[in-house]
Amino acid sequence: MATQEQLKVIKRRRLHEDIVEQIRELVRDGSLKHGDRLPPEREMAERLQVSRSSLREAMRALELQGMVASRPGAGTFINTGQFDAMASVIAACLSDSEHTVQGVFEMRRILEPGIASLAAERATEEDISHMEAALDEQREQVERGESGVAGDTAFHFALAKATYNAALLKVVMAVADALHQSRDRSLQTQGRARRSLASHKTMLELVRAHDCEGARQAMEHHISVIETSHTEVESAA
Amino acid sequence: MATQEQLKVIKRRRLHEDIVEQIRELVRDGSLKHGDRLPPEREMAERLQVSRSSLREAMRALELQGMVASRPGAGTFINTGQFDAMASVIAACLSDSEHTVQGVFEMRRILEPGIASLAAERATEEDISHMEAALDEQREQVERGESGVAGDTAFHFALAKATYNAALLKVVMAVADALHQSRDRSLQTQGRARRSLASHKTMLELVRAHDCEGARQAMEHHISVIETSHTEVESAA
DNA sequence: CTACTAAATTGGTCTGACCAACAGGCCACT
DNA sequence: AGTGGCCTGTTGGTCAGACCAATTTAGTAG
Repeated sequence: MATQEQLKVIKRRRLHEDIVEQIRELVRDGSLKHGDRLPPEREMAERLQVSRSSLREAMRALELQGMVASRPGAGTFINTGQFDAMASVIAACLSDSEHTVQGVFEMRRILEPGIASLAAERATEEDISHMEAALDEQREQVERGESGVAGDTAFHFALAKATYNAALLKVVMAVADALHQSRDRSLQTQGRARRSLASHKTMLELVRAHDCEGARQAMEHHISVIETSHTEVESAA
Repeated sequence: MATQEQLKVIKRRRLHEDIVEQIRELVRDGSLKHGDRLPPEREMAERLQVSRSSLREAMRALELQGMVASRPGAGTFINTGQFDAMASVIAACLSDSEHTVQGVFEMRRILEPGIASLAAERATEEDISHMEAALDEQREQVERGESGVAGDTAFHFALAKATYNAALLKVVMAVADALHQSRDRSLQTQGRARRSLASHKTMLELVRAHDCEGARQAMEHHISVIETSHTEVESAA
């Protein structure tokens, strides 16, 4: 029957889903802004004519999406722009089941050159100084004989921020998170750390010069170097 | 004071977070596989020595991450590989607050060429036939005078699947989801739909020939065309 | 063996309660 | 004026028990 394909699956509507949708809508249209405090759970439950259990399940969902944060004794607050929570949700999705580290790394290899290009196009003086700070941090760590992972992450974070693309930034943070969780060991060798530092320095200069294509190519080279040493470590283990 | 920076915030541990972590761990180490049924909520709550409310909050969190699905009367089932749910979570994160459609589109522009390249490298005969089917679907839709969005999406989905990178696939689906939610109108014109169809046909041939670089460039061109017509529509509205 | 029915199972929701953490006011002391 | 301790109401976190609705399963009539 041809009509059969037209039939839509009946969407089981559960209360907390409706509640989540309502709150999301209020945030979207600006009725609720960052930092605003929601009414207490009991009052809100009564106003929505649902039990506190259902309301709380909705709150957990919103909290998981980083849209809301609860503090005992204080209340529940709207929390847009809190990247950490959302990034870790995405990271959790990414690191599920069959996803190998290579898969996430592959995504990074695809994303980063484009990010470098956009950053070179849009970076302000402030962005560049952030990148410089990250570079300094990484340099200090490497000179102390540490791996410099923190500085490395900070640099890529600063770069992603300079694209002024929030969606991109979140995905990058999620990727970094997923790689971090998998105890990435590709930054552990001294030689690797120094090469990373040099690449970043080069890239910073290209961004400063707003050389999009140069930054893209530098990043492509940078990532391919990392990936090589990564597989080396993997196969050596 | 120098010591002030060393202080770490105390992480408030809540019950449902622990529960989520436990289940995730069981899935990770293979104790729970796709399709497995979890014990009933009441029994599970008793076994974990928590209330059903707390357990249910944990279940909502897992469900939101697409790791689990509940059916009244039947039970709760482990649900790995269910991309829809996870993709919509990521999409929800991406479509929050300040994310413009352009931002998500930009990410797509960065991702798709790399995906096309990987797909050209790894696509099997089966993948190619999937892409052909999607292409046929899109052709029929366009010939009927429709927009062909469904076929378009199916083609990009088949392409992403051919990369055999689950993380990548999820992000692509999330991006598609986010664009779909924002009622993307860039595929609505007849001329645009036909150009898209032609691009896809070319790309399919390049994938069939396993021409990575060719596929990448074709996709870059394809996306730039879409983006142009997209902004045209935007500014015309 | 089939088709229908009734009971058991299970997720979804509700109610009411208690605990612990926090904010804000008050007060003694410095 | 400022600091620190204390009290108290507010609020999120958790719990226990109950009922409803959807679904499965077993049983039963045909």
